[in-house]
Amino acid sequence: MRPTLRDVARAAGVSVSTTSRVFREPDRFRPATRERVLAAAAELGYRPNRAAQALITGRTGSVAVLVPNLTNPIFPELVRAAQHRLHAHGSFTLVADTDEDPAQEASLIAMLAPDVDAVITCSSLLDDDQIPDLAAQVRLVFVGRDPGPSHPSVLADDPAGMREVVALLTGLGHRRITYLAGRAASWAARRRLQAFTEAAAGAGVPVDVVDPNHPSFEGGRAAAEGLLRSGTLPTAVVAFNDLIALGLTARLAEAGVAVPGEVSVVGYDDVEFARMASPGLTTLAYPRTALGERAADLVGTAPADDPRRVFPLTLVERGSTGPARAG
Amino acid sequence: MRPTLRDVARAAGVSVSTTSRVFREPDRFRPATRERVLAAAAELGYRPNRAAQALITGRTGSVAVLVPNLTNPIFPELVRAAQHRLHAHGSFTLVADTDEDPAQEASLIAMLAPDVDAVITCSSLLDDDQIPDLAAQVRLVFVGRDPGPSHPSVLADDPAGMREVVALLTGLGHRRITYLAGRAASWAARRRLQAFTEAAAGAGVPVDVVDPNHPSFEGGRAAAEGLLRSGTLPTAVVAFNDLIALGLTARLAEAGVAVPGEVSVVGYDDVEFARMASPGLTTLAYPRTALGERAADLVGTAPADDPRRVFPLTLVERGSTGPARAG
DNA sequence: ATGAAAGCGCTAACAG
DNA sequence: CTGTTAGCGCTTTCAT
Repeated sequence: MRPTLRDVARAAGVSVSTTSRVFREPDRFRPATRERVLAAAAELGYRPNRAAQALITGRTGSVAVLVPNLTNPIFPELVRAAQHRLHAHGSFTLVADTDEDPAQEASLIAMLAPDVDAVITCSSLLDDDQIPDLAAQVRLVFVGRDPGPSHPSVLADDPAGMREVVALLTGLGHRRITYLAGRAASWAARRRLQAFTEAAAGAGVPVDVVDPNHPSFEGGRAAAEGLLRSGTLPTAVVAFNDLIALGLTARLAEAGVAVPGEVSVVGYDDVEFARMASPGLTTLAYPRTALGERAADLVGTAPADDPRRVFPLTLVERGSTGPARAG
Repeated sequence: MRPTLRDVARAAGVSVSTTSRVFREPDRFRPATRERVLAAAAELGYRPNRAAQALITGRTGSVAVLVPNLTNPIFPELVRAAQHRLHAHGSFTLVADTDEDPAQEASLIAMLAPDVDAVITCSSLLDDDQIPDLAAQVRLVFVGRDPGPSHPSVLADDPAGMREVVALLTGLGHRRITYLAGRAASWAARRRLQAFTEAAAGAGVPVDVVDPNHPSFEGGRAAAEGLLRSGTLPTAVVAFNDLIALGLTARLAEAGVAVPGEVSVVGYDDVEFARMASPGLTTLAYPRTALGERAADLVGTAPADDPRRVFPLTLVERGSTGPARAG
């Protein structure tokens, strides 16, 4: 039988309440008592029963992390970082996949609310107006979305990152850029598009926005298909994410279009594959580790301090970008 | 305030115990009572308090899934499948990463044991002799490892899969095959190697085993490097996993060695990248969904029935395999 | 500085 | 079929 607080108390010759408090406020006790209790606990291999603690304190010691799609290689890494940090804070991590469905996201949050201390939701697809209701049920921390100053959130610095991308491309002589967007329903995709558009406008570079049906490798291939068929190949393409960029590159290669010779390609995320592909993909590295860790830290934070943080993206230059071909 | 069983009981005009039992053994009640209770619960939006349930029943309604490395694309998919199934069974899923460290795996299991109903451990690196002790603390389900008939486990059918690979290759005229192994410390890697060796022996094909330092893209590159330097390029290579195979192919391509023209390459897993690479990688698709789901099912199963299951691998033929070059 | 006692929300004998 | 009662292991007033 697993030892309980009572067993420890008995072994240490003190009451249960003393034993309980020794763990919570050790300084309040005379060293002799404290040592005796701690020794007894160690001796017996005592571990508090979380269910009993949760029942009385209302805190469960678990935090849920919601991702739209665990299969997107960015998220496992983010989850991993959050989890390490949460573990350091003494919390367990529940991971759940929302299947990129706002309804499922909302219902998961509502369902988990009573049983977790907080929910970290990544690239949330929630409608703005569902947020207050859900946030009332459980502490919500947003990753990759800014739902306003009253909710804790961590973001990547898309505006700065996109300015770097545009600067790189204009420096290489590109005078017009095609942007392959993500889904319009996604806050993150809209933000990224806007950041890019503004950066380009700031540099005086005209932009063509193309909508791949799906932000995936296949979507990128399809987009390449469209570009190829249109007859007028851009000299530079910036994609919403690496998967799209990689799909585009693959299809271009099949069609005999040289990258970066004829078309330069830039991605976003820096997934492992971006390094492995040839040519390597130039991309904005998404600070997943920092975001995951910081999100975990925000869980325990007082809502008072400004709960929003922005992390820089890192431009990683590889072989997929080069001088613009003669127009 | 969240409604409790008492609130529901009061609203329905029955006792708490009746209320509690209506949820557990509905048939035992006269329809009138049952309906009244259920209606009251629905009306109030009652949800049982898991901590209280856990405190008394000893069952927490959570299951942990341990993976050696969430970053390996096979595992998120497996976790996802397990999680869906677990959710259908009414359980929450805790995911943890062992960092491919047996010590961490063991300590995680011990740490989680009191707070979960079961631990599903994938590609376990545990020593055989640590298993009994841990299995005594919590129900353990193994994925990708067979720790003997007394523990529930799910496996892929490596022997059959490897026979298919060998048959494909010999059919293409290959008369000698190089195998790039995984880590010797891993049960899964040893099993896969043995399955391959036996399949080759069965076909009368000699095998050269090469040990990449790491079962990764880089490891595959390094292996290619070695092969290149040795001066005698094999006509066919089978790798422990897709990442190795892809790294090998990439390095070979850089060196101007045609795949499959000069060397045929076969992987294992069928990660998304295997499809995206060019040429596409011929590989054995790992039945992650089936394994994840079945592992989840095994959690609630009586230990009596034979608790081991084997699932077929599917040979996916893509562009990386072709006729052997003239010897 | 320490102990006694109440009770968190629920389940499970035990009665009836 | 349904109600009464006694806790599960822990934290937290309230005393002392």
